[in-house]
Amino acid sequence: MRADAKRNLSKIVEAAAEAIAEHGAAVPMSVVAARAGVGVGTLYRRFPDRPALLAAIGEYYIHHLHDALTVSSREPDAWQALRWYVAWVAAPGRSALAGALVDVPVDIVTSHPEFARRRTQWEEDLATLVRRAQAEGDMRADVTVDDLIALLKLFTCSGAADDPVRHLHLMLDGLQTAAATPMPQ
Amino acid sequence: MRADAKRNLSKIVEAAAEAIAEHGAAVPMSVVAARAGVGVGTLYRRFPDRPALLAAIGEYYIHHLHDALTVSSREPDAWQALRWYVAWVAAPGRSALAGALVDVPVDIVTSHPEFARRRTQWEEDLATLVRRAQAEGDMRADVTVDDLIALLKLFTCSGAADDPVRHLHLMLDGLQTAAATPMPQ
DNA sequence: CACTAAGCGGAAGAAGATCGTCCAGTTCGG
DNA sequence: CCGAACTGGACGATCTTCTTCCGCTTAGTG
Repeated sequence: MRADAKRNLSKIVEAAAEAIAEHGAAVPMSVVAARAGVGVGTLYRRFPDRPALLAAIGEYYIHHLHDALTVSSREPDAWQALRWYVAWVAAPGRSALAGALVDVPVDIVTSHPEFARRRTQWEEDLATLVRRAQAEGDMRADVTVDDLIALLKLFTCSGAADDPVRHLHLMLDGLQTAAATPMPQ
Repeated sequence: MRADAKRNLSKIVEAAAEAIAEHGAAVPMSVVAARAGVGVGTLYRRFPDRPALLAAIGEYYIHHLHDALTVSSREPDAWQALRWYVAWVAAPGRSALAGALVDVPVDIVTSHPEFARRRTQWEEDLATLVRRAQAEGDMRADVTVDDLIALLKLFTCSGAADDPVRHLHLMLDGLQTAAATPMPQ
């Protein structure tokens, strides 16, 4: 592979992640190409179609998500760790990327076992952190890791909130032990 | 206006509200027509274009939103009233409609003063209810009506949550006085 | 009942967006 | 310096939705 081709490839991966984070997984290929500073032809030579691009970005960036979780899990206070991690994931410019990784189509997942393995590991580690926070008495016991992921996904739809960080923390407050209120009905 | 035409008009209004609630304000006109059981020609005869349809639905349905608020405001406990009302607004099949009403384009609003008046009144009444809940000590004082609306809007993006009612209540718990946690940084 | 005008449905063409291909021209690297 | 590798972006295909139009249907009147 020629040096310039290699350079363009990494520019494309970078740009695709940014573009997906900004516009969601359905971002036009031409936007990705423009952002990378290459023509669409170059983009299509590396990734024959959109699924191939999504799969590549997914494999590449699920690491980031998982690594950050591993780092924040070292914090002794599990609730603080969770709070920090959730804020990190839902930060502007990252939430849509994370959402896209969670929602990668099934056919792509099945054809990329390494991606599937990493993502499962990520979900399990997040569940472990949730259980720790609950065991330490800071997080209400009636909330599951699925609730957490569902609430996080709310923040991935663009244009929803002016101040996502503020609203994210308001939401997190609802998951604390002190906040527990019986569900009506 | 002929009797059958009148019948079709109300079927269209009904269907449009449902379709917008389900698919958002950008729902194809053909979907609205199909749902109403009429041809697209009939739809376009009543409403020359999409803005006309949105404006009509907006004028018609902002009443519902406001009336329900008026009713629930009679509840002596403001926090309970708010909780009830928010759950009502965000119920499946209604949240997207409410979101669409909040997000009606500016040009439509300016050309429909009656709609604008009603919507402003709705926002003011909601703010009053929030202030009451805060005065009664049930709702944290650092939350504004804009926060509430922003959080509600999160639920309007389709497919976000499997169990919106559950997640809505988790979120509401974060707005209680007991839940207040200092924002980081 | 018969007639007419209002109303109807949906085919069809316009408009816009994105996809994915292709090739003439450029650049790398031996 | 040469050829193979690579590039950009114009272009035709395809898909989606909008909107118009017109031949047929039907309500409602006399």
